[in-house]
Amino acid sequence: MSAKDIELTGVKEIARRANVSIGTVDRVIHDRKGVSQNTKDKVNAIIKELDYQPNILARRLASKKQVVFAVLIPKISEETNYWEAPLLGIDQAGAEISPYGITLQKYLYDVNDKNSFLEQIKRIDLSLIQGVLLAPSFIEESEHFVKKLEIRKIPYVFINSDIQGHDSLSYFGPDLYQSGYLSAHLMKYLLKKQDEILVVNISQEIDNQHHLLRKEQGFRNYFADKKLENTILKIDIKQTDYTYISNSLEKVLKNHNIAAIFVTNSRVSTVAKYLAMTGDQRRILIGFDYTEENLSFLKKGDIDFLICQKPREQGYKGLMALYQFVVHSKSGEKNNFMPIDIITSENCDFYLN
Amino acid sequence: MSAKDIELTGVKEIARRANVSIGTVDRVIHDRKGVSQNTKDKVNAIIKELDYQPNILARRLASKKQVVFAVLIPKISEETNYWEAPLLGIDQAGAEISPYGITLQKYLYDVNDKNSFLEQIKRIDLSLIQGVLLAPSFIEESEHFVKKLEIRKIPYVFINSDIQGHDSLSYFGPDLYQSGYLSAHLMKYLLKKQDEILVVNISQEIDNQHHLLRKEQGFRNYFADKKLENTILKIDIKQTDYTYISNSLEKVLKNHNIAAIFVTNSRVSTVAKYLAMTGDQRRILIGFDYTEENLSFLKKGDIDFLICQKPREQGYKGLMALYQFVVHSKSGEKNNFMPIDIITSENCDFYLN
DNA sequence: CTGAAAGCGCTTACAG
DNA sequence: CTGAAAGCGCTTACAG
Repeated sequence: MSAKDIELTGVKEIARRANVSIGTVDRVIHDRKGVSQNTKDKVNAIIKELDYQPNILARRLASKKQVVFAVLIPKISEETNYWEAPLLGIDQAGAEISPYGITLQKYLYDVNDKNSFLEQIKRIDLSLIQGVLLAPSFIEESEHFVKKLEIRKIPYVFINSDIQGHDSLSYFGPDLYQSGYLSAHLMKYLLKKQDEILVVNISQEIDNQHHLLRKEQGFRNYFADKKLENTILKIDIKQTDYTYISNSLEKVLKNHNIAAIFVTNSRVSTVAKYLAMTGDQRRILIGFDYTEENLSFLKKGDIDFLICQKPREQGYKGLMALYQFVVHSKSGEKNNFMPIDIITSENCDFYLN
Repeated sequence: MSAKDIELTGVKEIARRANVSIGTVDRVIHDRKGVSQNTKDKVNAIIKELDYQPNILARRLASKKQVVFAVLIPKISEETNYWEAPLLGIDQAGAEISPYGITLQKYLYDVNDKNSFLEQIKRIDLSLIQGVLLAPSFIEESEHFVKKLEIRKIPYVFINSDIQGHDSLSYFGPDLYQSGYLSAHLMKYLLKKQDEILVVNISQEIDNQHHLLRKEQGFRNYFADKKLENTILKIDIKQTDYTYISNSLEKVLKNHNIAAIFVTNSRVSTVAKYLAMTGDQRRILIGFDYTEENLSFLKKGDIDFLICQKPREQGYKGLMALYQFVVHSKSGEKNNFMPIDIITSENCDFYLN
């Protein structure tokens, strides 16, 4: 065996076998133009034969290429720190992939203000961006935006809520229907046959109603599927200040004998507050999200169960999916529904969202 | 500004500023001998001033060093596929860090056979190993083994269960007491004041009893803490075949009016099978672990709740902790308790363990 | 105790 | 259409 026969690694070995330079091998690997079909075939055959896997470390080291992702999600509001968690996940993923030349640009909008959403979109310079991670809180406006992305062939990933019928790379978020269904399942354990139930939707934004209605639907369908005969009442509360909410609650609770309450979003803390203040502890209360406010009521026993959907993980996995696709051309599942976690006063300290 | 003043990056810039060669900089960074205190101080000062962060990609590319970790966990048995999950997590972590030169050696033992544990330990050549990830199922034997590791200064991480009083790098696994406590909390919702409860421990191995007793203790203490007055009965079943178990169950259930059953491990499926066969569906049943068997009973409604502790994540995070410590000298928390997940027939399909 | 050189497996101009 | 060379930020012998 002469020295020439020694097995090299990677592009060098491919080049040696194909009798071309490593520059040419590189061109073939990246499908760059300027290679004759003949040598292209030859090189590709060898790549296949060797089952060549590029060394990603060397690739990154040698390449000066930078990749920029835009992140478009709500900012943390005074009302709720919910969006802290997705951001945490995004930053974590960002730190992990930054050695590979990925930079993040964050555009945080006010979830209660459609205009701030539009303003943030305006600030994004699409010519500098290789991918977008977004929470499409405002449906129409989001649709308009992603159409522009599609024209420029910029891939994007939805988190937290989905918009159907678009060419998103993927979705990471809850299966809303099923989380309502689960809530009903939990509630069933705690009810007697004749107990009355109250469903409470609290939201200023009509846009978000889709969200809530889907959960309500799941909740109701459970009772229908299981042929349970409990009466289900419902109120929609379209103001989010405490006075308004407590007045609304007072009215229903006075006139009905409600044994359990299901709040379709994180505002469950307001309902808990009302019940706590009126000394009303008999009622079962189930709601959503691992926010500070909710946690304190959970621990005091005013909230029985919280349903959570791994907000941190939505951000983390969403960004990772974008990275995998843009940098490694790998695409995973389109729909990625988060686990539906049940949080109680006894396991909440162990929850890592 | 002359050409000499141009800012370089990394070791080159440090070398330039310190007026030494990059070889010397490398020696200082890795604290290798053969550098005068004087230049060492000079270089270190500059490293600090620049807040130098080594490029880990370049480091790995240049270094031929290989790191080997031994993994010592139970193999999947016919009785339960529980250990499939931790192994999955370990393999996932292994794949992620293999570009950085990490290799795994797996040593799988039979959890029902102490000798197979000892045999696997014998197969490990400690002189070739830079770290160990282990599930210390057999306490005494594990203690003996980790003492040997400590003498050789080989770091190790426990998963699934912990042994106190040793110098492990960290532990990833359940807080057993708290998971029993949570089970009681769930059960409380489903009980009436006068209902009787049955605790069932099923296990051949005395060694595992610590495990189970800790959960039982948490379970009992919940009822004590909350001053609940339900009677709690208990049986220890020391054979794991179905006939034996069903006979044992039959005896208690016949003589008592049991409303709810708490099984302290994954054998809950056997109890479910018995209840299903006898057409006994009124009783609440809570147990542990996301195994195939358990899942099928959960979906059919024979099991009400399963408590799970992210077995995949235990393996994943345990190996990652070892990697962070050995390769990057970073150590995290010593005790890492997994989330205590509540699985029902409605959220089980979304569970990612 | 210190330095100069080669090399890890790629990419990137540049030259032809 | 193709090749030869330089370089990414490190580590590793080797020489002195």
